[in-house]
Amino acid sequence: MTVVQTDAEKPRYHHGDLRAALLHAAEVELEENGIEAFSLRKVAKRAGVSHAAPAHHFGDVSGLLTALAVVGNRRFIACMAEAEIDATDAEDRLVSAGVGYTQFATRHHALFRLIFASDKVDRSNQDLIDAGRDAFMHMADRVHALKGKHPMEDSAAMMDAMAIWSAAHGIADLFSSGRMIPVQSLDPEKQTQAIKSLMRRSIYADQAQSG
Amino acid sequence: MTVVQTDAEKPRYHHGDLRAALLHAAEVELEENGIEAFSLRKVAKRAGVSHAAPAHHFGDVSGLLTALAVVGNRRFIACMAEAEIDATDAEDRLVSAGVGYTQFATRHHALFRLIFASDKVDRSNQDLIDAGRDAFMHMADRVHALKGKHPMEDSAAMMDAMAIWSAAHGIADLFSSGRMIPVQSLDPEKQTQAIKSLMRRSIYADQAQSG
DNA sequence: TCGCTATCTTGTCAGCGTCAAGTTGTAATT
DNA sequence: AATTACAACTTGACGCTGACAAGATAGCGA
Repeated sequence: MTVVQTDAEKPRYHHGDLRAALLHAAEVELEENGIEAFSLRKVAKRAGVSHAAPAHHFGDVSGLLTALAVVGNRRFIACMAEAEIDATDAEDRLVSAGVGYTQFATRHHALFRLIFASDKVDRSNQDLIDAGRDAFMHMADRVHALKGKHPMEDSAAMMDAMAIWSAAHGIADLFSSGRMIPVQSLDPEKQTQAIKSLMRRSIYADQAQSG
Repeated sequence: MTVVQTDAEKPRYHHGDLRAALLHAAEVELEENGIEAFSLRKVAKRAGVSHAAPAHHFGDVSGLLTALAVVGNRRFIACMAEAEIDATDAEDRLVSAGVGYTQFATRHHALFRLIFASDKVDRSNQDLIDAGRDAFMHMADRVHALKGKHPMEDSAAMMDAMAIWSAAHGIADLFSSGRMIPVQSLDPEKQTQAIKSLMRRSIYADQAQSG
């Protein structure tokens, strides 16, 4: 007969699910301290294990951060999807994806930088490559729905996707690092409208272009 | 009567222009090792001084990197200006500025990340704020020349500037981190054409927009 | 010529990532 | 039920890091 007890009750030599606990602790540490003050030992301390425990599950700091970037990418996609739920048509869905892109960059800024601008993650990791492609595919599918052609099958649609992705990424990066002052000085409601307006430009830009 | 001798001939206790030498060494270190492997002690060793010498001129690592970000911003502006020299009209000048933006991000990737995505620089530093504004003003002036209204004096022109800046920044960031595969698989000549095409979209996007 | 002070060195500290070796728990085998 | 093998985790050590304190040096004004 076993006694019911939560995992956190008494520290055990074998944690049970240390890998997940370390990933969670790492994410909290990342959000609190930023990527450049990130430390394996602080993560271990937060998870209540010895300083060398993470090595067993992730090898080194790059392994942990790479794994975190993979789950971060999933959260990123979910953030775009959540922003789209009230969208009424294909255009609105793509515009809202850009808003979600920016929201993720702003609310999870360290994670955003980890995914897009950190040397500490292993870019050759297959899981990370797949996760990054999933994120791109999310936008590509929205472009497909709007333009009728899928970027992966039509080069013009791919250029559309590149333009829209670049715009969304630029907006997200500049906004989340506090550089888009003329927009960020507006009240929240108008900020979203401004971001949507910027996104719409990138979507229909091909119609205005001469060559 | 003083004897002519180069600075590098014999090591002296007082360097003469250690501040500049450290900045140069820091830039080389940054380009070689990336921002996250950057080390004050390696910079000092490269400049041929003791490990604590940089502290006197820059305080701490943040001080050195902030100063480096300031000179990097000047180089950034110069890179845009250089890309514009063959431009024939206002449109071409703005498009070429975007190309220069991307070239800087690609050729000086660590410096680009230092300027736009590093926690290690002091964002409240006035010199850095001024340098960042100079870089924005460079693009804003090009927008003024093309649209007839200056972003700082006209809110519609400011939205134009935001859209164009976001596009340029997004292109530069994605391209320089190797993420814009459909473009980067082209030969160099066509890469530039593709970037110009993406830039032109952002410039004339306002004409296509409904609301 | 004599200090004064900015400049640079040396020494030290705690924190860091990583490796090696030891300890503990678990599960499979007999 | 005892043994064995292995996975999970700890402990200790190493060199490297940024920062600080204290000492050495040199240029410069009085």
